[in-house]
Amino acid sequence: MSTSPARTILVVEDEPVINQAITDRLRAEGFEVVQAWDGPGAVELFGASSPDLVVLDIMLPGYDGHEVCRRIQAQRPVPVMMVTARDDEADILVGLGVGADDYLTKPFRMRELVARINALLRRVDRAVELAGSRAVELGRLRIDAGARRVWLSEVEVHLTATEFDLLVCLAATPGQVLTREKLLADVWGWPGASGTRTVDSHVKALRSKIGTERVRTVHGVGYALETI
Amino acid sequence: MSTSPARTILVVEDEPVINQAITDRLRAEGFEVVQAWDGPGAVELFGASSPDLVVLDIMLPGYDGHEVCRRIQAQRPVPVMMVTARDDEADILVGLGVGADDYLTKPFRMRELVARINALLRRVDRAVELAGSRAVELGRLRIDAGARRVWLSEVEVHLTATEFDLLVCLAATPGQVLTREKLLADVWGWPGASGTRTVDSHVKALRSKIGTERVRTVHGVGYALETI
DNA sequence: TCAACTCGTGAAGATTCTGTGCAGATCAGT
DNA sequence: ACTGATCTGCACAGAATCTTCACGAGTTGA
Repeated sequence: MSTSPARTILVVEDEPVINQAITDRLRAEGFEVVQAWDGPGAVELFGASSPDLVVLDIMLPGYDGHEVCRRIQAQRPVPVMMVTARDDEADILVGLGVGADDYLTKPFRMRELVARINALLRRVDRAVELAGSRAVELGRLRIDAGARRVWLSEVEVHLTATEFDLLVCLAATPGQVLTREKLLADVWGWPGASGTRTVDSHVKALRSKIGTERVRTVHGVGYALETI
Repeated sequence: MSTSPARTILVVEDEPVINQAITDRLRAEGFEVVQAWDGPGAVELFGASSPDLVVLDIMLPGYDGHEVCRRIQAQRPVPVMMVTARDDEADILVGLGVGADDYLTKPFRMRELVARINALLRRVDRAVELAGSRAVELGRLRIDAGARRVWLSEVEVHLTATEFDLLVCLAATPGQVLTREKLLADVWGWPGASGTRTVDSHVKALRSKIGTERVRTVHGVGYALETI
């Protein structure tokens, strides 16, 4: 992220002091920032500047934030961070319905705004990445069955063939316990087999790669995948 | 994409609010959308409207999403985007399993749905292009299936007939792992063949021409083309 | 608490798989 | 038929992976 080109953020806020404060902080964080002070200006600037994210105040002259949100989302999907004067439930619900992805209630800390913006951008990055493949997500774990690849919090993890098959078998019913016999049948194709430590060994190997806590041992029964 | 005729999408979802929300958004994205609210209606509309893609909720009145999927796939192969209520359940099996489907877990972001739909359609486009005569780009690799020519970063690479067929077979599903058996069946037309090093030899030759790193070995499974 | 049972672990040997060089077979064009 | 290009698949080495075993740690139920 340090070497990638700067993200552009459109800040839409009619209050000059707040607008400038947000802008300054985001620039300090390394973002490109363009500013708009009303609805029509926001929609126009959105088309002109192609921002990666929009910070949008609900209360605006011209038409309100929801309308702006609708219009820019109609142009192109973009993550929107709504800013509301009070935590009015209705406003928030409408905003989320119109396509806002997150919202913040005034007064807010700049640090929180920055943190949420970064989180939102990360989320979208992952969504775009995900769109390219047929991956399944379970907590921080992402499994692409076709490519036989696995990621843990964005970092790819190398699994052997057996480890991968074992994971997929467990992931097919997250949280559900599978007996060793069931696993030996489904993963190894040894129906009726038992009395071997083979499953345990591979569970150990799998745990060492995706985190011990993600495979729960159910004493006397078997193993289950945790969605964390 | 701007000049091509609009793609038609069939949205199958019994919840009116969600159905309409998806429909509205997809129409805003420029798709033609037809709506169905239950299994029988979906199957009938599928035949009548010839959609390019189906968005399908698992939970449906009549018969469930899997059944609908089976019936429409029986009529004509079509990309299906499944929507599941929660990511537990054996529903994930469908996502992990073989089918040509992608899936999404509720609640989902409209943007993500749109991104994945576009990705699915691109995948299909690519397969069609590969079968036809237009050139496809995969990372720095450009493949013109009609002319049977390949370029790597603008420089043409000479491939033998077998190498080319092998590349096209791998390129039809970039990133996806294909077994040697599958390759022997599809490229060599020897269904059921195995126990030979023929595939390996041609992979070696292909690698020497397009770069070793572009063909990923999946130990114990097969090979996959990387899009780099 | 204690015995009985179950599970985790590390290591080692066995097994399987892949990369590679090479040679004979096959093919296409002359 | 000749020649050069291509294809096939074997043999081998090295790498990767799998399985099993022994034993200590952990868990359960009486």
